[in-house]
Amino acid sequence: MDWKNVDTTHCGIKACTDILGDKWTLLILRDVYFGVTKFQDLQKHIGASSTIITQRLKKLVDHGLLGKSEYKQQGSRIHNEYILTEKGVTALPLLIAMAQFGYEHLIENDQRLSSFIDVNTGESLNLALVNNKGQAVPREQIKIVINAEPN
Amino acid sequence: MDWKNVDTTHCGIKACTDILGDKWTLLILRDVYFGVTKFQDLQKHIGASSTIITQRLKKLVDHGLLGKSEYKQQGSRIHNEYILTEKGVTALPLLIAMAQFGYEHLIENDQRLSSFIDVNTGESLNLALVNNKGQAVPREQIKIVINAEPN
DNA sequence: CAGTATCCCAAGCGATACTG
DNA sequence: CAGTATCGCTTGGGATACTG
Repeated sequence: MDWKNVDTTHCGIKACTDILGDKWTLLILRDVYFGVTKFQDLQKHIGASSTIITQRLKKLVDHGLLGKSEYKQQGSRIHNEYILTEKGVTALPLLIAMAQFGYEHLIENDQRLSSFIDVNTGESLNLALVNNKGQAVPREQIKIVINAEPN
Repeated sequence: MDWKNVDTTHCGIKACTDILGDKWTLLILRDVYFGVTKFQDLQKHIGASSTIITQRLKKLVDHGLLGKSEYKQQGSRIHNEYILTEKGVTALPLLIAMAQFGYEHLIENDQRLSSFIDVNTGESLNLALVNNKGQAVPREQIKIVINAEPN
């Protein structure tokens, strides 16, 4: 089946771009993953207007990737923070893929600001496609299959 | 080190969003991966105006993810097609991550339009973080490390 | 076919000010 | 602090027409 004839209304990649195919959304997600959880911190660190941060946070909460939680330090008043939901956590491979591509091809000096390591061994990890035994399959052995019927 | 104090000028994820953090660019990349290579086909299939397709193709070519190639069928005239470069191929995990997240969480019926399989065994593959032996590491064993100095 | 050029409306976004 | 409201510029992007 030819992909160009496939109706992509229910394409997972397209659905993903509709929610996450946006610079600001991706940067917020990155920051929350890396431990930045408060509105003000996000705004300062990302460097966008409060309008943008508000909109994108709302979108992420609406789609269930982030949850909003109020917490109160003793003596001070209520603060809000944004935390990853279960669903949000499953988007981690996307961030890792971006990091990997970015540092490999887009950043000249290879000083990586962040990395992903195995807590047991301390070695750094890479993204790969694995079979159901958890073993990586080499790229030349991977095939894309179009399952859809023509529309 | 606290991520919110890190200067993200040279962040790989940010660099990636600057090039690929855009709905149209991502959809073009998807289509080229899936075998759609001609301008007209891309435009029809993605459903954007020719202006957009032109701009985004140019961006992808400028950044070296796609190459432009002219080919000539006998008897007909010259056609153009866009093909993945080596660099473009390395962005595949990003597409796969999007597909995986999209089908898992965003598409209701789980009829996947595309999948990634091992050509030898025929089994379908999943994204994972692997150690240098190519073995997947369970998520709870993965840690994000911030390497940067404060700015 | 593979775009480019123009027109024009809509959306994105920053700046600033304001609110509970 | 955590936003919302408003303003106004700038960009995005569809429609249409045109070119080699």
